[in-house]
Amino acid sequence: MSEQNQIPEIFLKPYDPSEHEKNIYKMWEDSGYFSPENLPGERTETFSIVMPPPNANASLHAGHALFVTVEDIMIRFQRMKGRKTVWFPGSDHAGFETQAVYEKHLQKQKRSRFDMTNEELRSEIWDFVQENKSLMEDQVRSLGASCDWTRELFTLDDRVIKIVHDTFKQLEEDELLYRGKRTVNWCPKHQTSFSNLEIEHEQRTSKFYYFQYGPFVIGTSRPETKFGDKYVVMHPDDERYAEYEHGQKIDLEWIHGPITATVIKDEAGDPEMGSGVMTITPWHSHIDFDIAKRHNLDFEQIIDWRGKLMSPAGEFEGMNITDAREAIVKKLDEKGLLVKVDDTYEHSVPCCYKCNKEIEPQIREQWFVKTKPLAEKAVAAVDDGNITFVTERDERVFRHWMEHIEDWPIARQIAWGIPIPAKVCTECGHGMVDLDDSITECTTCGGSVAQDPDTFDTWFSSGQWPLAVTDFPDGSDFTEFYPTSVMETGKDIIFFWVARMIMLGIYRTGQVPFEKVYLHGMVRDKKGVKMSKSKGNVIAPSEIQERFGTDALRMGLMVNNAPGSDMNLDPDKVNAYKKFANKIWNITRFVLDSTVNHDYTTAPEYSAVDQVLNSELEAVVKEITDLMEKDRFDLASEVVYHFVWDTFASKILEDSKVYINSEGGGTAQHARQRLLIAHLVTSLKILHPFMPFVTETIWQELPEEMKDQEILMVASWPSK
RNA sequence: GCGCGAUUAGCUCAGUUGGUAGAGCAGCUCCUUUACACGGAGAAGGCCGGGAGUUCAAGUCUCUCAUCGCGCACCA
Repeated sequence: MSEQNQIPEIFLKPYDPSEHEKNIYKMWEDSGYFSPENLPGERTETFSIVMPPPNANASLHAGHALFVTVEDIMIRFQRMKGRKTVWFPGSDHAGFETQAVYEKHLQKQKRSRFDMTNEELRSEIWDFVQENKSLMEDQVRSLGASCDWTRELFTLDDRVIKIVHDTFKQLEEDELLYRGKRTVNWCPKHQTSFSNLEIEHEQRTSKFYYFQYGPFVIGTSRPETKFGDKYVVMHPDDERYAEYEHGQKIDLEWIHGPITATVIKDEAGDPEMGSGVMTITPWHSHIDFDIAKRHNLDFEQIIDWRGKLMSPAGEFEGMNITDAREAIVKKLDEKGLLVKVDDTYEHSVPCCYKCNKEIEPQIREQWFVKTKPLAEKAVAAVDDGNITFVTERDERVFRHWMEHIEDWPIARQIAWGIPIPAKVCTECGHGMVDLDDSITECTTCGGSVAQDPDTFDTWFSSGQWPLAVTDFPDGSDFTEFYPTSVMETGKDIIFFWVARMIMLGIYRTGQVPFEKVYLHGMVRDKKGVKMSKSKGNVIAPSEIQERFGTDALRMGLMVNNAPGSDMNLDPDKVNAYKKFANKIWNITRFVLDSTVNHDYTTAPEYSAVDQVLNSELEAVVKEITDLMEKDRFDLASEVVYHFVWDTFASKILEDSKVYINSEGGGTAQHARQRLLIAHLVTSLKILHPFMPFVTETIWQELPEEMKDQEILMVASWPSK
């Protein structure tokens, strides 16, 4: 036996992922095949995915590992199928998220962002993000992502800002943008407003107070807002209060002495609730705001932006909300106005999703996007089949939200984001979009103007991400790859991101941004508990990769993980696929060992048994291909696993030993060798999207005669 | 309040159009036979949450009840 006919030495010891993964990735990246223009062969049909850009502020978590796995499987499959594939990577400045992370850093240094100018803060965060960005990119690489790094984009790159600014301007021209004094969800800690999506509702039991308010008894859970309450509201049909007229003035004794209250009859008053009578605080309540608008009532701010009581509170001015509450109740009690206290009142309280502190509704002049016209077109796109959802459930969820959508406040009072290109009149408050910094006086009143200090909601710019990465409107990628093929992301951001991309994509281009939506579920720990730092059950992908290898992690995340359903990441399961990687390794060793002298030039003469095995192989390939086409990677990966282990290794390989070991060779042995080679090559190919590293490592060691391409990543998907 | 999902082996979960119940882990009995002990052979384990219905046939479809979970909205 000559030297070059022996099997490669690396197969003499078990597969060690850490020895090969980095080199293999480098080979792929150096090959240029991540870029569509470099792919071998004639490719006409395109397949493109826009990567959900990971936050550039932290390490990857298990959710990232899942999306990289799913998208990489899609891309590798389509690449092998002969499509012109491109996967656009990116990184996200993640506005408020990143700023919140950075504020914690500042806190540790006993500093505060409120002592800094926006420019200083922005510059520090920029440096912080640049560091973490490359860390994040390396982790994406380590997961095997075959994305095109030459096309990488950061969400604060000029190209993105240009598109976002143009959209902003166009919305103004189309009268889909307005600046209005409206109730916003204000976080007193973070000093910014949020959209409804960014707040959480927490169930709490608190005290519900009943106070004598002239002839009425009013109920409230928030006595501290009641100083300015001079309107008393009831349902027009409430018989108990039929004697009172709408607009009637009533003199009564209140917190700071006698006041005159006005009766308002409004259908928002719920006769079933409390006494059926309430007073309203239009500045600090969505509902009250609406009532006040309907009846043209006065607005008065009671609580300041920091959550402290203001001058209407009299002697309570400057107190924070919780302290003031008890004090006010005490005073009303002393005045004999406290009727009773119900301390079993259950209600949900809006909280900041980040700090969990209570959200204080405030009126603030803000930019809003009118979303209804945009939403209608988005729903129409789904109706027309221009966008399909992989699961029906997601489509229903999407439709439901779209049909109940509200206008979108797009300004945030934070530094880390794209500044809003607008001027605001210092006298009348009028806002004007100003892309080229040319407006010097108010277009309404002629007053002086100032730069709007706010930045865009991250999701406003993220919503235009597919446009940015494809370089809308004139880029060649836009022409070639827009609409992209699939949007794959977490189901938790279907409203935040997916819905906004659809709306804004259609708005700017007239076309949907992607044809299909695949939403994955959440990754939880092995017991099914949501991972969180405070619970200490976070599983870092990098740790799993080190222990079991990236391929094993990918399989562990993929097998039996149905689209859209949550999954539990169990290290034991991942370990099973580590063993599987080694199994393939040893299958290869056996096949190479059994075919060292194989004559590739002679056509095999297959026996009847061989032919059955070959057709079974074809059938499995077909089954897997069909599942892949239907995005059922969870099932496809399981089928591959069982085919390779239970059929190929346990049966075919074992049965082959008698042929392989027989003396003298002959046509039966030759045919059997060819059959093993075909099975090996096909197995590596159909496994490649799921386990790219081990399959490519093996591929690089195979004799040239077995391969149709030097690199497995661009080899052709098996077919008849 | 509106909507959605789950309930299958001891544990964590699959089961694509209805056609003899599957995986990983744990556990049991053998096997250190030259591809692999990161292995092999074999066995065990499930009235597929309860009830009703459609069907020749239901884990799979319909209804209902129970328990758990999630989303959205509202809350004086």
